[in-house]
Parts: sequence; C-alpha cells; structure tokens
Amino acid sequence: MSDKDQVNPMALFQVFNEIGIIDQLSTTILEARLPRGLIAPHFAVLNHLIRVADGRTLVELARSFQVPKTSMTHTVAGLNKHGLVMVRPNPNDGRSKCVWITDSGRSLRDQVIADLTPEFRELLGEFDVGRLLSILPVLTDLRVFLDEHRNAEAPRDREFRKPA
Amino acid sequence: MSDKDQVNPMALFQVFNEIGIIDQLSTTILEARLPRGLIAPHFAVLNHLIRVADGRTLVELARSFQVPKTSMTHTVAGLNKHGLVMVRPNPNDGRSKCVWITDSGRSLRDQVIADLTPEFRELLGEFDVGRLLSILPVLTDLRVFLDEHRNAEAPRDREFRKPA
DNA sequence: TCTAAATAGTACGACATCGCACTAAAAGGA
DNA sequence: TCCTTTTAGTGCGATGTCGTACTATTTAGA
Repeated sequence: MSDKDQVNPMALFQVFNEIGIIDQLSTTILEARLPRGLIAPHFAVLNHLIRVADGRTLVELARSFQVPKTSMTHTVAGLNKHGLVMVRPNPNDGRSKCVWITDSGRSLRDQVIADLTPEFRELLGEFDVGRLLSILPVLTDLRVFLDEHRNAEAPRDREFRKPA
Repeated sequence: MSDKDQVNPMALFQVFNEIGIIDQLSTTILEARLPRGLIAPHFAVLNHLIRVADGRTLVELARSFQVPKTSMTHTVAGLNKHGLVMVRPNPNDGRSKCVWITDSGRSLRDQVIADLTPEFRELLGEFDVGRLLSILPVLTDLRVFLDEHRNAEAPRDREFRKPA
C-alpha cells in the first residue's frame, strides 16, 4: 500500500477550498484599490500585457485567462473605453485584432501595485517570508498540471487548444 | 536589514496570481461534474451545511462565504428550487430564515465528491502527496490573515462583522 | 414601556459572465 | 483555383453578482 492510498481525499479537497477563499479575499482587496468602473479582470489583462507580451490578440488573451472569447471582448472593451488599451487590426490576419497597452494603462497598473505595498508590508510583518514563498513552486506545478489536463472533459467554449 | 526587506514584491504577487488561476481551473473541473443548473456556489453551500453546520441563516451563510446577502439569497433560492435545501422560518428570530439540507442535497454532494475521485487519483499520480499537503497549513494561515484584516478597508455590503 | 437604532431578508436595476449563433477572413485540400 | 473547414470576433439573450433601497422584526436605551 503506497502513500497515496492512505491520503484522505478531504485533505486535498481542503487545499482547493482554501485556495478559493484566498482568491476571493485577495480579489476584494485588489478591487478596493482600482478606480471606479474597473474590476479584477481588467487589472489582470493590463498586468498580462506588461508581464507576458503586449499586442496580444483577443483570442490569445482569452486562452491565457481561460475565459470565453466573448468575456474577453467585454473586458477589453471596458479597458478601451477607459483609454487603458488600444485595439488595432492585426496586420497579419484580417480577422483578428491586437490589444496594446497605453501609457495610461501602464501607469495605472504601476500605481495599483504601488498602492498595494502597504498590504504586502503588513502581510510580511506577520508571516515568515520563506514559508510564504515556499508554496510558490508547488502552486505553480499544480497550476501547470490543471492547465495541461483541462482538455480532458467538458471543454465548452473556452477556446481550448490541444497542445501540438 | 531583515529578510523581509529583501523580498521582491513581485514574488508575493505571483503567489496570488497562481492561486487565482488554480481557483478558476478547479472551479471549472467541479462545475463539469455538477448537474445542469447548478454551479460552484451551490455546491459550496451544500458542502458548508454538511461540514460546518446545518440550519444556518442566510446572513450566516453570506458571512461565511464573504458574499453580499443578496447573492446568498439568490444561491439558496436556486438550491431550494432544485429541492436540495429547505428554507424554514427561524423560530428564534422572526426576521430570519434557516437553511436545512435535504436528503436529496446530501446525496448529490456525496455523489459529486465521488465523481471527483478520478481527478484526485490522477493528481496524486503525478504529485508527491506530502508536498501537496505541506502547503495546506500555509494556505490556512494566509486565509485567516486575510479574513481577519479584511475589515480594514472598503467593507461595502458584505455583512461584515467586527470580531468582538 | 416606548422609541430609535440595528439587523434579516427581499425587490430591483446595473453590470459581468457566458453559451449560441452568426459573419468575415484565413487555411487547406482537391 | 475553388470550395470546404477552421478560426477571430461580435450580437444577443440568459443567468449570476452585487449595490441600493425598502419592509419587517428585534434590540437597546431612555
């Protein structure tokens, strides 16, 4: 009998439960720092354009965030309305559009991150930093696992793409 | 110079980022196992009624999940419509109502958990169990921290309750 | 006891998410 | 080349989330 047969499935369940609560609480904290009319997905896209790559198409963004492309259309439209991104035709593909972050979007993102530092400071005041960061590689591996196995069932309309 | 001054804030940021993605992916997996018309919040409430306490009032449930009471009204109404919970007047308070899980709700919850075991098994096949479970206490502490500090700003209408 | 404040729940409207169906453009095969 | 299939994006309608405002009831204090 190996270790994995002895594991109480409820303990695993609890890991996802805690993750869900943390996500909800941290999203609330983030949104409290965003200007009126912007919500977490808006910030996430801005962040993605800076951290990963600028000029992504809508479908690429939808894939990255695992949301339907209609949702991404809506989110990008909101960013566009606030002048935080620019949407231009894709010169390489007449069907698609590319999303570019504006200076305004860039500075907003930086400002929000700056505004969050007091929270991080308070967090670090109560937590052992090493302990907190030690979970990052596990989280990353878990995310990669879920990401790679998601196509197994019920794809719905999330722009799934079988890896080659 | 202490350790916490050397920490790159982006690393912390990344922890929350991964948590958000994992939450989204795992929610999608869960909802693929739920019957038509039920979504993750429905399951979460059923689970809460069994794991924590049956017969909770709407406001108690709203507090537990950190959602506005209007959202909880909606979620419970959906469960009620499907016969998974019963809503009865609170004999101790004419204003409030208590939510009781039905046999139908109990067996649905058990069935969903049973349906998820193949996923868990696959997960355990690729992951060292100890490694996966080792992050649980850190996640719990993090959740408790965020939960306790949430009242600091922007309470909105989430039935916040200052701990006595 | 009587009244003001607090609390539980709901109605309603605004907005977000998402599935479905459609158009336009690109890709691929005969 | 021509035609079929795939793909990018959007319009639309259904449902979920949530803030505001309201009613009913309880609590607290004079």
